[in-house]
Amino acid sequence: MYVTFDSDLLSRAPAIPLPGTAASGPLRDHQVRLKAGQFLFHQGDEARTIYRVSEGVLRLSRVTERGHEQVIAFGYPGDILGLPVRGLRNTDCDALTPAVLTAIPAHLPETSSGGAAEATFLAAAALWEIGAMQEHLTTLGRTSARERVASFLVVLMRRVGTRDDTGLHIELPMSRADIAGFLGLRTETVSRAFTDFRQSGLIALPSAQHVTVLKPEALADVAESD
Amino acid sequence: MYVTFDSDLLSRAPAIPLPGTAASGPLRDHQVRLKAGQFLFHQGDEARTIYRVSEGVLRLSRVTERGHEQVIAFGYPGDILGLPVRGLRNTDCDALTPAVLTAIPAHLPETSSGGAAEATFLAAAALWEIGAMQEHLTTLGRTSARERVASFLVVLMRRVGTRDDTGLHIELPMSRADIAGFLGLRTETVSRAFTDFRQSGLIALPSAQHVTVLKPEALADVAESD
DNA sequence: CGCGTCTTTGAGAAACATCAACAGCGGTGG
DNA sequence: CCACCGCTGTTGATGTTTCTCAAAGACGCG
Repeated sequence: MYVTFDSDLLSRAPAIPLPGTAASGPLRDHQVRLKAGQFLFHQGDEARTIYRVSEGVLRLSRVTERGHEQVIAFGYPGDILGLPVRGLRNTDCDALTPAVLTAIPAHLPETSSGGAAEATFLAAAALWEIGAMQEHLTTLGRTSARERVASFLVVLMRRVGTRDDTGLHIELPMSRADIAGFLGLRTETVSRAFTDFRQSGLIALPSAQHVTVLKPEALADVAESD
Repeated sequence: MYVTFDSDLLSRAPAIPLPGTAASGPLRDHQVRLKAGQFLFHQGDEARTIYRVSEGVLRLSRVTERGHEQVIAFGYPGDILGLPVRGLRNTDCDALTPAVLTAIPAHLPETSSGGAAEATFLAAAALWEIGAMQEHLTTLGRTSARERVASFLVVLMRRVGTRDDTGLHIELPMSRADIAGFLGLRTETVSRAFTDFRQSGLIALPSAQHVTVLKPEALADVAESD
């Protein structure tokens, strides 16, 4: 008796409890505030803490030798960011909107002693991240641009979509170039996919950063079609 | 000692020590042997242990609704397989060659108490895996088929390539379809990339499963060109 | 040796990238 | 408050790449 992964992985916000210091007082002291465009860390920085997003949206990216930017992930509230690989940040991270984050100590103890709660938390967060990345890999494995864009929208719709009397809304704080970099496409192709969905009646685009999903099921069909 | 690792991620075999039960006796009891084609686990299985590959090559894959197979990773000796997501296997895993694996207990304790060594090990393995997956994401973000195939060959070359007096050899126990599924391409496209490299003098193909790298630097250049 | 499977090759169609120009929007300064 | 300017996003036309469909060759296995 288990649920299909797709659905569960998409709503991961409150899944991982913070390390067992719940009684140690408010975490205000460890909060970080970022303005849009500010960097939280850079690739190669030494990593002693990780972050949980409280508010805002962040972008994790890597830059190849020739300057091509690959977007690894977007960080939404509830997400854990900055998991260290060999003790170092593995990506750049900057804020797409004003953001508030909670810093969590997360250095792996050299000895196996001590920090059991931390290690457990780290492991849980990392395993969660792996699941999300595998989902993303599956998305990138799909060859069609429309499928990738539709999949992207469906994920956002389920995670951060808001429904009111006018429809199901998604805000897109990232640029088309960011979306393209995330999906392995070009900005023009992403734009054309949006236009295609709009002309097909699947979505409306009140503005470039605001998507109204008119036919969620149809959009999901596009995303999951072979 | 010939290899120069661009990234430490490529030589991850001996990086993560087993949990702190080194004195608890030989691990023979926990070894698993698989024949080629046998499954180690399936997506959705409950996961109480993880595995470290001792010998052989395994394939981790997921199957979409419509039967399209996405290969998530290949498991080579030293790799950790089967990290649980929400306590369940997130992929299928089957052996491409006869394989020997060591089972490692790795259930995250519900309470934060106990299993500090296990949690630390799990966290280290998971973080390592994240780094590897981010590398792969960067590869998939590249648009060109030849770049992806070249990148794939370079990674294998550095991890499992063997040099003798006749050249630098790579065995490919996986099919072209597996490689295609891993890189988000079609088998024909993968085959054409191999042919292209062969005609360009970068590699030789004594058989479909045996690659001899003639110009490693040139191949790496193809892999990392924008 | 025959057979099925995997790989390679070919020709054609479709998709995406590229190059280029325009529109829309927000911000700035007059 | 409005005009201007720059940036992002959109649209169009063209070229390249890859996918698709098809068939022949190579290889391993019984």
